[in-house]
Amino acid sequence: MPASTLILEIAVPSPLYRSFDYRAAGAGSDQPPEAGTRVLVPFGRSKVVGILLAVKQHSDHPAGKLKNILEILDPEPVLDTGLMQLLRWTARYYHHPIGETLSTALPALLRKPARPSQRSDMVWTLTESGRQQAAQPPPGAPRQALVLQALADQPRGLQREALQVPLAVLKRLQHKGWLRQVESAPDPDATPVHATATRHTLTAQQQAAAEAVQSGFGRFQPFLLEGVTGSGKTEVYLCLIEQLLQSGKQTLVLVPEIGLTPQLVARFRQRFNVPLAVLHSGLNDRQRLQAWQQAAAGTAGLILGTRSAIFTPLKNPGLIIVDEEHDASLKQQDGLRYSARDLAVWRARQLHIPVLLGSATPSLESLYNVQEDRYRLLDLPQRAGKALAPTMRLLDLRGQKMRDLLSATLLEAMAAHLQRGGQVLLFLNRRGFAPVLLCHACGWVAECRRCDARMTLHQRSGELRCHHCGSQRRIDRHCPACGSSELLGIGEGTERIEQALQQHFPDIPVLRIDRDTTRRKGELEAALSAAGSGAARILLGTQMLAKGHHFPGVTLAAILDADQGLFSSDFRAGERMAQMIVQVAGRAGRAEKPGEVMIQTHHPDHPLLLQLVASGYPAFARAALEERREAQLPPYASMALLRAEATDSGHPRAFLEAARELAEAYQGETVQLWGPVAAPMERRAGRYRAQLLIQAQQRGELQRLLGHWIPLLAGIPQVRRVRWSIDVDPVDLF
DNA sequence: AGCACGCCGACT
DNA sequence: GTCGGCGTGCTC
Repeated sequence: MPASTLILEIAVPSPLYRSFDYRAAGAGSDQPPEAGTRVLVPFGRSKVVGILLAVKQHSDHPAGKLKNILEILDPEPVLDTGLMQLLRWTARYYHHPIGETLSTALPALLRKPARPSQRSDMVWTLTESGRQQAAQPPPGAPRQALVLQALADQPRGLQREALQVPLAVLKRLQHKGWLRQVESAPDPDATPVHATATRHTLTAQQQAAAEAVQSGFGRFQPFLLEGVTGSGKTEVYLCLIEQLLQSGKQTLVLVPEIGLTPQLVARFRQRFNVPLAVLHSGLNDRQRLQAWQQAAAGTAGLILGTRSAIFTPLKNPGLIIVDEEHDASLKQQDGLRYSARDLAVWRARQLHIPVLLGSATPSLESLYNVQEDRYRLLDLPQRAGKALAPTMRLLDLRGQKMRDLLSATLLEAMAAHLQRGGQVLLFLNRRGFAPVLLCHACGWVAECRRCDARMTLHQRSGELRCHHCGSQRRIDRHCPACGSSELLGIGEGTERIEQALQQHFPDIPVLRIDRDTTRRKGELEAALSAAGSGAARILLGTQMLAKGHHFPGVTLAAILDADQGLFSSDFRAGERMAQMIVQVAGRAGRAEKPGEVMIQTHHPDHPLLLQLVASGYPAFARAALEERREAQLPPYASMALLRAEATDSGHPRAFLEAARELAEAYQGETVQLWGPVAAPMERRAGRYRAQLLIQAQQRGELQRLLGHWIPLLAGIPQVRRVRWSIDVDPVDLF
């Protein structure tokens, strides 16, 4: 056989658990392409972009049925050897099709055959007359007004996608001469910023932590940096990054979704005199590709992004940092369900570099790895500077006369702190006005038509909204069941608390920060800056408020309702609850003002709360880990969850029953199957959901089962009637 | 997943 | 007589 008839093994973007062989068409005397190169191939009746996995001499597929490739799309592989290994491992471990795995790792522009052109994108900006119009927007055209306002403080312009209005609206404004379309200016994220790198002095503890990691440069070593809030973890990161930059090495920093704020980016940019590649959600495809290319070329010394950034190519890798490593958003919740934290450790091992996992409230998984001597613990037990640790106090709500989740004790404390010039932060993980709309006459409650869930009352917008599927409708004025007009909002959400606060403290500016008040671009930034500057005195919000932001003026933080989550059936609920409380508590007393933390509960005797308040998170976590060991739950066991959903209620169960039968054939002694059972909220967005849990004492045992089993699922007769997915190491069991 | 092929019902 | 329903099978 002549040497030119090489076989190319190609991963094709399809949900199939295998690759496809092609003939390398007259590649002439050229070298065959390398693995990781994109190739255009005919597939079925269409053409797709595949990734070359390997060059072979023989194919098991009948030679006559092999097709030729159409085109080699890259002169160099877009995925280097290391990334290819990482992704092949990822596909195997998470049991996801190789083609889709590779495809999710690539920037969107590289998934298409078109060579990305150098032309920049078009954005919309205001004309001079448009700028004048923005001051008094035209009445009766709310969307046009919105566009004018949004663009008023965006001199670089915005894309239509960012404005979130139909193209027609923009065309109308263009016709009026208020808007024009221009080429977007280069992204400032991509250009070096020259700032004076101020030398920061580290505390002795920060110094020790930094030195420990530094001494591990150049070889694989995972570190867990357990630093109480305010202990200055970021300062340690910055110090390490700086050293690596000086030796020409890159650092990859992964942060949770909500943690990647302009505040954080500004802090990094201010500190370093190098191009940053920031992979935030606001980037368009071209900017994303650009960041990827800068990382691959080594021109970006620092790559900062959320979980998908773990797949960024690195020319000169020096260190991977995973900040807030306990955060659930580091685990992808659809498609390829990978844990960016776990992949970071894998990739660091492969690259022979250290990986630093940081958190004030480490995951039990990471603490377990410390216990097993796999990770090295770096402790930052004290707050940096003169800041004092806040005192935590449980407020017993039982029998208290109160309205709107504000107990008398809390109101008094708030008044005292406000009087002394402090800011107050209130945390309630429930947005909207009230979680239930009830008919006082007959007991009817407003339910979602597509989910097994109640509608949340949003009073200000006059709507009922389902927080699970996003559907919304006008608030009923009369009960659809009995016609009564006595419809009551039962329970409290942030919107109601905001209203109550304005009544209790009429002269104090209250700022509510949740998904409803920060929906549009720039609103979160504005709110955070109002909170940080002290312009707002009472900060009220959901998780958004609790994660990662610095509010040095806050002296009192309160958790309005600690009861939800105490009695959940998810074995991780306690851990999450404790993390949430500690994160909120961390907002208080960061500067030199002593902080106070109040936790309102109807269960002041609950062991979780008692232990957390008495001994703090480290003691709580170690006790919780011991409980996991006794119950043989993760991290002392491995789990995977097979989910199925369909519009017909019987199909998911039938599919999972069949799947279970198949699994039983391969089931080792230590593998257990639980289910199938209906998901706790069985119907969501009109689809019925069920799940089957697989648990094993040994990771290898679980993997062996999955390896045999998953490929068989495609052969189950009901497979075409359901949508199914496998979740290895699930973080949300329900 | 797409996409075609392939046999059985209500319509121009 | 067709348009079209979704069952079945394939993709190098």
